[in-house]
Amino acid sequence: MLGLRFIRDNLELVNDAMARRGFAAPIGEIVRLDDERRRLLQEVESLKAKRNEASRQIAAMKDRSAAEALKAGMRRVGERIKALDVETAAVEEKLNARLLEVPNLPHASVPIGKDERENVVARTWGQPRKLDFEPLPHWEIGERLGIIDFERGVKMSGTRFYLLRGLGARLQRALIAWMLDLHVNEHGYQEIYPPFVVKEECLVGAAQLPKFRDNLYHDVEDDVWMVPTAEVPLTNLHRGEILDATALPRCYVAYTPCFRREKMSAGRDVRGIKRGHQFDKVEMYKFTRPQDSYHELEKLVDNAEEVCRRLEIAHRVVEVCTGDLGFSTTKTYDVEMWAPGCGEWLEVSSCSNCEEFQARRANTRYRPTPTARPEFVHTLNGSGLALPRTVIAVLENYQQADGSVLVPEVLRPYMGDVRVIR
RNA sequence: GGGGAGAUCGCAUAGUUGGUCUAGUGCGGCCGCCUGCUAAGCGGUUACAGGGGCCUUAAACCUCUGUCGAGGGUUCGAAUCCCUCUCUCCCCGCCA
Repeated sequence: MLGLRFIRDNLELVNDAMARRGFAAPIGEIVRLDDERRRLLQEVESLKAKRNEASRQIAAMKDRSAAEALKAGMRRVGERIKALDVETAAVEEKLNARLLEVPNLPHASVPIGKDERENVVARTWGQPRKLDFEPLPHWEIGERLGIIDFERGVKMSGTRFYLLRGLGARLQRALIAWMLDLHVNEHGYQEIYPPFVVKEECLVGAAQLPKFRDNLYHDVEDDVWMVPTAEVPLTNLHRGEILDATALPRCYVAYTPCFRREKMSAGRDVRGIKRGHQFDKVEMYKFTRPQDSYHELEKLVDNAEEVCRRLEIAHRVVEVCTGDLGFSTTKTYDVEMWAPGCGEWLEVSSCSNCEEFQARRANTRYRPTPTARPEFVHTLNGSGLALPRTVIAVLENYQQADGSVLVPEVLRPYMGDVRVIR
């Protein structure tokens, strides 16, 4: 969420930013509602000051009849105040609803473009693997090896569900444990095991609500929501807190399953495990001082790339253009691994700076100096990495002519030294 | 699920016959003084948000309003009285 005063004072800049996103934000309505709100506040607050003064006088009065007269007058003032309070609340509610619909401002360095076709490749690591046989897509590898079972997943849970079996399940678990260890031991993150179910205010804090309601699983009985990403609980880890500046940046990493009920278009990513209603992810998250956030973003991307490098899988980093930028983010890098079987670059991580957009919603601040007023922190998030797609990349890059799959070196200690899945 | 207790300015607490509570005190924090250094001591200060004023802007400053878990009610006036909700703790039940 953008600050109301910021919008008021930087109208042109905000309108320009929305244009770069190609987003029709209700800025005009926000300004109009804010004018209305301030007009009401001025009136009601001066009436309240008057009432408080009168109450002080009544308390001090000896003359009862004069007091009664004053009270009678204040009764009318009280009614007017009540009416204005109701009106103000209605305007503020509307204003707040509009504010929640406004996306973040793209950073000046973000390439301008309409959609993902105009994203810019920043760098590529490694050569896309050339196999001396016809590479299979992972769904064929998985089914032949009996490690991915689509049919039974659908039987139990419906379309877009699958199950992993044997060394397939083990491979995913190994990746999770290895990635967590890497980020904790070498990149300075603290591991968090968060709840997988959260209250509505957490979704609002992470800016999943109100905009992405349709994509979320919601339990109506208890009015709780299943997390679509660990970013949600992590954003709310310090909800309402004022952090100590010396403790920043705070870097967290969490493994969670992710639940998304998006109605997926038929024919798009329907094959394999690339896109499902449930998937696992290791997520990195940072709370930083404003002046550090862009530097921390670069480190975040590098941490994600390090996973790819150690798996020795070719990948590239893409700068997401203004038109493709996520709702909450000012700047995003996607990390994509090459998957020779399906012949595409797979998005395995998306690393973003949200600046104070989420911090404002979740009310997470820090004190720059011991005496300074609290300011919003900047928050960043990045996958480190998304599991099913990393599994895809491993299966397709490490497949062999005989249909077996080599286990990447770094994962073997996590796989009981199994070298080959066959 | 049943029963009981509680929620106050970073922490700990005072405040419940409604009116100098513009919420007191202690600890902690900050500023200053003192002192070879440190500690102690002394004095001051110390919540958050919003509106208005001042100003080229911001900070600072002045002023007003709101916030004593949340929402609502009674009243000229609510931390204080009434209702609803949330959360925490304890006991019982159930449970991996």
